[in-house]
Amino acid sequence: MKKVDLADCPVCSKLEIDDEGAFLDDLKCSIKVYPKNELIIRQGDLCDALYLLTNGSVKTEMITENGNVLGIEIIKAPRPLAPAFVFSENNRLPVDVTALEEVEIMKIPKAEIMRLMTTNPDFMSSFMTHNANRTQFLINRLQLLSIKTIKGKVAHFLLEQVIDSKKSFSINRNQTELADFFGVARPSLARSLSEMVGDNIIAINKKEYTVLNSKGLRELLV
Amino acid sequence: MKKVDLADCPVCSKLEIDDEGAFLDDLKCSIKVYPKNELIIRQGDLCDALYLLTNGSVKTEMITENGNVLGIEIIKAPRPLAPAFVFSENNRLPVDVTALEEVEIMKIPKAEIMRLMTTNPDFMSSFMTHNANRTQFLINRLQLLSIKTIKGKVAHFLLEQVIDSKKSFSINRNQTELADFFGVARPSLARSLSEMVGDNIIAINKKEYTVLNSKGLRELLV
DNA sequence: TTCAGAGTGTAACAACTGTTACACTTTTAT
DNA sequence: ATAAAAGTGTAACAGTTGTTACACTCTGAA
Repeated sequence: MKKVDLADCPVCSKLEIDDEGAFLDDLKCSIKVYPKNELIIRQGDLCDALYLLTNGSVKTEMITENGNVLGIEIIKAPRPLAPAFVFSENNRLPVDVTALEEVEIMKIPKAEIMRLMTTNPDFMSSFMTHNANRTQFLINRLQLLSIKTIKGKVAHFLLEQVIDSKKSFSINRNQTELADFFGVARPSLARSLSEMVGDNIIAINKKEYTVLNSKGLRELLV
Repeated sequence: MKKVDLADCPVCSKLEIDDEGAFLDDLKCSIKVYPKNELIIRQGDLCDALYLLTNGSVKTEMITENGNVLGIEIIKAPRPLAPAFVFSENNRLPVDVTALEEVEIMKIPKAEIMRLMTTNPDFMSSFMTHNANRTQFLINRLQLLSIKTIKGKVAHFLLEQVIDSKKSFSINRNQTELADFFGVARPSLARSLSEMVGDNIIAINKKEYTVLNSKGLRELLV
């Protein structure tokens, strides 16, 4: 497991940690390691601390009432997990968190977070910004789910990945996970994808996706 | 327009305002009144301040890329509007906000919010809690949208309204707005509703909904 | 009161998606 | 290297939803 620098963490970067060891001692936090595929957090668990993913990567997903799985996101260290819920009134986590590889998680008590927030305005500010970005992410997720056709969802998703006109990129989800992410059935997604390939709108090679006809893609949104 | 007490506001209640007039002067905020049906905030507008709904009620909705409307929520004063986005990196508001009646909105500059956050831990705490609750709301919205059948969505929604075994309640949305809320077409929703009424699972009288067979409702979730 | 507009019920049809099933390929673990 | 597991492509069919269209009811304003 490679060492991750806390300075890269969106909420911890402003902590100006001179001596990370001393800081961590001071913080009264605990660190725990989970093996690959372990269920780290269960939907409904109480959230009385901030979970900081310090090493590895995890996926979060919701189990809906009808038993279906809705993939939410894939998180890479260093980043906090569901930071907003430390402060919620019903502080139960709404998602399952599963280790995608061996991961290390730091648990910081709520009281410590409160202390950091009040004593360190920079920490507070970046914590707020991070939460705001998470909200934006959820809104975007909402928008994706509200698109009614599968091809529309795929188009929305792929167009989002096109950065600086780079038409090729790799998606770190297999087809089953992608179907969960879109909230659709796997064979239905496969059908839509293969039709889009047949229409020369996109090309797929394993997890490498290429946009061949972005005008055509955009038309699928309508 | 009836007077609303800021003490009822989820984020302002902890401000311990002795003299509201003096407090507001001090806060360097501005107040604006909008007539019924006015579009107060446009999707994509920059958000450089905290908008506080001090009187009246508004609805928020997203216009999706395919031109469809996705209803998000109905907000009654006093409550902040999209508080999270003041701190986001891309601080553009993702929703349209429309006045449902004559409303009064207080605009508090970001700098003032920062000042309140750092000087008033109680304010900060309730601000955080409120944001967390909003996140929970969005997650719930996500869950609703991920349900694949319309009857399932209706069941989820109605079962949520059953509080303390009260099987009757009124929904403050008409059928068109409800369809937008679920992200489905209006005639499709009407069909599903009328089938559920025909099966004696629910009864509808104008905006008054009654759950007749909650076991049957729950089965629609599966 | 009356009329215009908004909201609702419903139908027929097309389009899309889910389900189930199975063969095939790729990856992973031993 | 090999078997087991995971992932993918595809087909047929049923089921659900969207679209469009129109008649009807209700509401609020003049």
